[in-house]
Amino acid sequence: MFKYKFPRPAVTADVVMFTMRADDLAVLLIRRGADPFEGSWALPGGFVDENEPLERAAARELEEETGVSGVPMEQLGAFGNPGRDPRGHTVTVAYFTFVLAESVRARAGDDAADVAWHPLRSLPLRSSFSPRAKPRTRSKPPPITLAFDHDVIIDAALGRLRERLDDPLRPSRFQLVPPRFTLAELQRVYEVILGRTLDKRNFRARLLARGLVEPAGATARKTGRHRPAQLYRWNR
Amino acid sequence: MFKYKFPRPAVTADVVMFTMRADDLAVLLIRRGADPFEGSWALPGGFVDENEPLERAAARELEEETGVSGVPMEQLGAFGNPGRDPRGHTVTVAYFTFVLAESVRARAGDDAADVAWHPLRSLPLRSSFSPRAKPRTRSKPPPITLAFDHDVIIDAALGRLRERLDDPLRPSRFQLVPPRFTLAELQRVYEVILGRTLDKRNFRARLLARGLVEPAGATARKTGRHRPAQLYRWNR
DNA sequence: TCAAAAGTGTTTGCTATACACCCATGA
DNA sequence: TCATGGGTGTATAGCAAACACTTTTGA
Repeated sequence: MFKYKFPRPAVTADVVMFTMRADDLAVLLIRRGADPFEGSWALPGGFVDENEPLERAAARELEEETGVSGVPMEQLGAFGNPGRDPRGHTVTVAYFTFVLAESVRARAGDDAADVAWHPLRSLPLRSSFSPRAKPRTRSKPPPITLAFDHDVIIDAALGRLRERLDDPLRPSRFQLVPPRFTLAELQRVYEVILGRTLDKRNFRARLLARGLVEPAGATARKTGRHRPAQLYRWNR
Repeated sequence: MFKYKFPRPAVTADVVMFTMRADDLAVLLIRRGADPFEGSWALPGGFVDENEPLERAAARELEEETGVSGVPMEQLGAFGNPGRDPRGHTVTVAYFTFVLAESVRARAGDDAADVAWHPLRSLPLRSSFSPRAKPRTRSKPPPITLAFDHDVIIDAALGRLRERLDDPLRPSRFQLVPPRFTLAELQRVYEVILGRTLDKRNFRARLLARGLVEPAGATARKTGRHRPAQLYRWNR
């Protein structure tokens, strides 16, 4: 038991981890196996330990629940509306990141009954998220319910992620693509995140004119019955 | 006494309130009259009450210590490094705002032994803050000490404030100038915050071309032995 | 008449955008 | 040979930046 003179809100850290999956922007959620919102999907996260830096708490919870570590995170902000946690006043500090889906070894554990990527289009969010001008017809997944105010947090994280990519002036801190990538791959990531199509020639011209990317050797990849694409890497 | 199964960090809310004062960017600080950092200067702020929304806590503390209320605030983020408060692990959620100095009726009270505006150039900050290309020669105030990690928070707030004004595309949420203002006044505010000079003709042309401001009647003000300036108001 | 700040246009270069066809490859 | 995605250049418009002199007023 820990005693204090004044009541204290609990403090948690949550992580919104985005990835690109099957041409959709997806976020990693865990299905809650415990008391509040049992059965609902929630962001990975949990209580901040005593004398634990906030970002470390977020990274720890992320690692415990998803196996992901070492990814750069950005703080999104604090969310502390009373009522967001039925157990009592809880302030959460949210972080967000973008990772390659392959780098995640999701594993259920602790309070998590299940871990899975969820396309944003399948989530009940306020933001009208329409990832492609030409959405590939696909059977829509059934709507799911999100725990706490995690819908609001995911919405805010999406907004910030878009801000970060709004000008492709400099490379993102996040790993949007593997170390070697085709420009078409990179463009697809931008398009899905920003929710609009980009002009292929303008996109390539900008990246090359500013020297952001450089051809990665004479290497090319063969992926279908069409011309193989040049591979690029980030410049410095 | 309040008891919890697990230790909890304390949660506070702090406010970085900027203003324009004597052609300098200034921030409002209170001199601490109580235990940790007694005698040092600190941001107005304090503990978040149970079931109190974070922004309301920030507004309440601001009102209690400065008499300012009803100003729009923006959340800067959460700061929770262990060691930032010698009393124990404390997470603070920082907000920032910009107000007209006249609107503040500063009054010492509670834990505050004194309340005063401090020019940023007199504070020990990391950011090389040089508000004017032509700094008016002025006797430098003696250096002061800041409590907690408030130097870091003020630095971050300055960065965000600058981001908000970086493109004068739309009017700020904050009250940078009185309801009626001259374009020179407005330009001076931008210059001081951004820390660089702006071209008078370009500045005016942009504001007018986009219809952000409009002349406030035929009114003019006479302030010296020179031509009086046209007054403007924000458009909508 | 002078000091002080107000006010006013044009040019130039960059950046964003729009736009359509040929190329290389494997099936 | 054909379907598929890879790859390329140019023209235009809008915006940002640089730049200097005249006007109005009160002392």
